[in-house]
Amino acid sequence: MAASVKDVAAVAGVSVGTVSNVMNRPEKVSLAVATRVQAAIDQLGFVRNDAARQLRAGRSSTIGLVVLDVRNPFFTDLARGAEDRAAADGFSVILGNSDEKADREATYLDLFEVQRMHGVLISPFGDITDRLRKLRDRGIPAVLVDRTSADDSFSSVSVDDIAGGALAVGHLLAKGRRRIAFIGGPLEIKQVSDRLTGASTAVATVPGATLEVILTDGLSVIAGREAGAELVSRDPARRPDAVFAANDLVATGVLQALIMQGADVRVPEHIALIGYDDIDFASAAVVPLSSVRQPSALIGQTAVEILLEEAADASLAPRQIVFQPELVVRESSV
Amino acid sequence: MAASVKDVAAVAGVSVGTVSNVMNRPEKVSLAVATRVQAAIDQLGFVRNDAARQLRAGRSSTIGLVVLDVRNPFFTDLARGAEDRAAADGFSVILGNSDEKADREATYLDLFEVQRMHGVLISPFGDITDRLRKLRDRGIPAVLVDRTSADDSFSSVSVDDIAGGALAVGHLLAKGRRRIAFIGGPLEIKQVSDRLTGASTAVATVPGATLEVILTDGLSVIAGREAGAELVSRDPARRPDAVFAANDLVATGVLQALIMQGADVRVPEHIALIGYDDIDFASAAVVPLSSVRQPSALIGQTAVEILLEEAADASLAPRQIVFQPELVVRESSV
DNA sequence: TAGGGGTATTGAATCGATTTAGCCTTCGAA
DNA sequence: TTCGAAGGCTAAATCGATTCAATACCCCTA
Repeated sequence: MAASVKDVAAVAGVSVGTVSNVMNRPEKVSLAVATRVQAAIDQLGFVRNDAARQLRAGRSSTIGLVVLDVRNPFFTDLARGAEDRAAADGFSVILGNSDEKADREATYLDLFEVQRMHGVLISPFGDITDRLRKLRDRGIPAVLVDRTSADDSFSSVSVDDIAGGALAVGHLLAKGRRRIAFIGGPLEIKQVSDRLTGASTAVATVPGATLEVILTDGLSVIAGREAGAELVSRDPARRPDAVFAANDLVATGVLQALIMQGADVRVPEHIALIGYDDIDFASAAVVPLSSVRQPSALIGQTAVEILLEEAADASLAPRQIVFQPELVVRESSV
Repeated sequence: MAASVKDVAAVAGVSVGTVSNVMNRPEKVSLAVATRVQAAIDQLGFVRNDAARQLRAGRSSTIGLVVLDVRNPFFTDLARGAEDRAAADGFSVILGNSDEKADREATYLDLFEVQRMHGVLISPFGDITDRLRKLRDRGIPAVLVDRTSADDSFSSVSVDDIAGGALAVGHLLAKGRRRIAFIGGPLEIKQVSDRLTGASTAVATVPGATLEVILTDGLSVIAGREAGAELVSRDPARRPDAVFAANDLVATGVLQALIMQGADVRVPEHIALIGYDDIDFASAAVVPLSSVRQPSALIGQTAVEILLEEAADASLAPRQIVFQPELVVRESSV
């Protein structure tokens, strides 16, 4: 049905090898022949069959990316960075959403294995180094994103959440705040505990500054609103003068509670507020929300770069890249 | 490097054809041989090379899905529905995000074409029926999702936005509201104009009910807040008693403006509010937001079903499936 | 004019799984 | 005992692009 190189070769009056050369090594072909072949390609509407190409090449020119949550702008920006970097070298990226489910993650890795992907980028859920090792044995390298490898056996590109926590709280302290509250949880999430660790170290550098930890059982708007409502219900003297929320969803909930009709708390006058992740909603909140932004696209680009190098030379030693987050100051903490 | 059927056959002491039969038509193989082959597969860690399989089969067993915005829960839910339905028949779905950009959309379609996808699901940006026709000529069927085909030359699965608008406003009217305001825009977006059309027809059925149209230049929180602020600034007698926002982002903005500190408007007592799409934030708003939900997963499932049928029989006539949206009543419109 | 050094092109082998035609056994029926 | 059928398996062809050794051709020089 569809035209193949053989058909193109017949129409152009050349051999199939030449058709292939026109497409892949044009410098080896005379101009006259190249134009003749190109004309045949256009005339027949020839489109390469990637399965055949891949079979011969031994592996795909596609990179698989598995993220924990496609709805999260952090990951979509990361994906965009990865796609752009990959496209520059003629590679495609296909996106899988594990949705923090082990079986979905496994399904994607299986798919990537039968497809003989050029490599895999993954923000892992749970411990999958054994699985990734199997992939690597088959010649498919893997790079972790947004998380470091437990034993450094794989390259990773992540962000320093401890520094991010310190950055956020350092900013609040610099604005003169002294009674800081950290709202978030559970601490089993490494990102959360790292951010708290950073917050603690920042507070420790300023004499007289205190850090109150208000744990939530998740990182949702509702959880934030409950914590915020508790603050509102307190004697004003016992309220913190600044809140560092573990992410922007929690911060949004806190903000809702603080400025709801009837609450006599003003942001940032009475309580300064800063979140984490810089999601779209952060700037669209009633009081635009300060936040900590991660260089998502850069993470994706860098991860692809490392992946391509490892795909080209399997003997390279794993590298751990850690980027620094960036402070985004808006009205909520001025 | 990696084991192939040939290696498996050698270890099991059978021919390659038998190995293939064990995997694909186990009923044609004796139990003794099947177990021996399976043992060899396990021992060698054999994993099928999909490129070879695909080359032979003539097409992939993967379905491509291109959506306008992966961050939008509507599309991720749709994707989930599509994946589940496809998996039931042994197909995989790979997800592309066009982000409402024609070049990204085209890139994905090119990729799907060289990969000889089994079929394509797409929420199109702009008019791409010619491009899809080319794909179909190559044996790759396409089904439109969330949008109907201009000339009915392709199957489509969508939601009745006119009915959705009527549903939302009908609900407000049933609650006794009479001065309805529609907030949203631009009307060039078909979904927006359809929802407005539905709203108008609903209002027309109730004597004395009026519909005020407040156009915005986009469907963002900010746009909603500006429109909401304008309502707050009005003489209370001139305010509507209910607002139908074109989507939940706009509704969220309106809500922010109405209940901000200092505003003397209560929701839903003074102004009832309903949005559209039922995004996560809708239920997490300060006042949980009523909304109109689309059967996203069902759309994805149905689209895959139609696609598989068309892939099996290219002569099938295109079908247009239209689902009805569903009302989700929360506090904002009680 | 023969030989040498390029360059352009060809044609066959190759990748790995599937499929089909056909071979060999076995078993039941005539 | 023989024939036929059915079941179980093998061997070879096939899909389409790439690659590489071999060939053809051209131009220049000795």
